[in-house]
Amino acid sequence: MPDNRVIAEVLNNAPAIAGGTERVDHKQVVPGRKLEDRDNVLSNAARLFREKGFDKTSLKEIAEACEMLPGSLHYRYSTKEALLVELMRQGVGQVTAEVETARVSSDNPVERLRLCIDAHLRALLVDSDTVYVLLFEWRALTREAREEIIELRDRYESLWAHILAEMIQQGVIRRGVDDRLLRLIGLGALNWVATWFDPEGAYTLDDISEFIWQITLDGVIVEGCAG
Amino acid sequence: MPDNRVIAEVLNNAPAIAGGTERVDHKQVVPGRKLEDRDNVLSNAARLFREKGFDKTSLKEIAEACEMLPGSLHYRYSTKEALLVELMRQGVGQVTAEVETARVSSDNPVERLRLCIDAHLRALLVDSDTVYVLLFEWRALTREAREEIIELRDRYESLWAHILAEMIQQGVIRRGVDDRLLRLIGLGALNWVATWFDPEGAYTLDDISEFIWQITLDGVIVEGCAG
DNA sequence: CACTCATTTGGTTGGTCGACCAACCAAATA
DNA sequence: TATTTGGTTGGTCGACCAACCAAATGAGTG
Repeated sequence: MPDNRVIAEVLNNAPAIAGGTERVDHKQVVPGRKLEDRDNVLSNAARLFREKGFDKTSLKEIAEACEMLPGSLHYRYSTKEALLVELMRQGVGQVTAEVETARVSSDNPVERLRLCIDAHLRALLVDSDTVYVLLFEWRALTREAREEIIELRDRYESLWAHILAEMIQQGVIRRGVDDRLLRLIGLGALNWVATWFDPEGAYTLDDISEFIWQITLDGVIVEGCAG
Repeated sequence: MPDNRVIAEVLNNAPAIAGGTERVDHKQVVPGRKLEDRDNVLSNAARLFREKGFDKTSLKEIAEACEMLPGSLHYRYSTKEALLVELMRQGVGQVTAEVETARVSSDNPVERLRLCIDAHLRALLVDSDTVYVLLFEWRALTREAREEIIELRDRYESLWAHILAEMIQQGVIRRGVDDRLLRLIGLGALNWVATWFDPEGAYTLDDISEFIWQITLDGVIVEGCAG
């Protein structure tokens, strides 16, 4: 993340604030800071939306967090919803990128599934707040915007559908397992983790990932105990 | 179904007077009709909260749905939040009652787990909208009210902790399975179903219940394929 | 019939928020 | 030096809503 900021800085030819040759202090220094701010606005908004919810977060608060005035925010995102939509686009992009990367990083179908589960969890729990907002604030969208985001989400889920279909074809998934239900239930189990996960808590991301993987392999009931 | 409602009512009885100026307790004055009206307000509110979200639903709309004026609503629930809290109390009561009933209806620990999974799903998917609102609108609560609801939710989850602990003790759950993680992940998988379930859709409640049960028994990966 | 108290009515009030804009400015460009 | 571009400022405006209340209603009781 800090790397990105440096890159953005370079791309903008932004003058480094070093040395004493520049006029010191006071706000409106660093004028050409486009890209950095764009990221900054979205991540600040994501954090606030996650903490307080979309409706309970005012544009004024977001602007304050970004150290700008409400009017400046309006210049960039004409409506509050446009800001949310952009946020969600970024969220889908992030999780898609993580899982896609995981998918192509192994030839073994079983290993691949494990990596993808891990990737989804990572995007959801450590990457940022955008994926969380994507999952839990879709109701704030109007019908139109919602359809766009659902389209993007469906594209992401079709990535999973692909992964699972391949495993079924190769016979590594138990016969008779409905792939669509598996996708829905599986992603559900993963997504819900975001509601209780605590980075400082008793379970690390790897603990959770490993636990889910054990269930995927063997379930939880001792053989021969089935009623 | 009506039986469960009575049980829920009983379970909720304890903290009813906590508010002091609380007007929700109408004693036995005209017992039949008052309760009916009260349910009516809560179920209408639950439906609207589920459809549009808490923040986007105005008291005027709720009043209209109940065929009364906003002032009348205010007489019953002094604040919008008080209405939501009452709703959530009822939601916890419902799901607790369903699962408790399922728990005591079988002696076989494995069969019992299956019944409880089914009960949780039923409360979540068919009983009403209150459980859905309970799960997805807790952020609308202020700190104080949230703590009360979390306390109730914890009591419900301890019911599950009991069920699972017993199974572990009896050795029907695979050794080494962390019971707390199992509860969190398991309930998560169940809860998320509420986000996509469609009563008119391809999968019935029984389909879903059965599917989850199969995974619980055996996982999804064919034996010997583990990477 | 009169009394009373729970409940409803219909409307006000104070406050917040999203959207919008005209003036402004600093750097880039020509 | 003159003009354009990209972005900020600070404030206004209309809409809406939760909370509140004084007066009216009406059902049960003595």
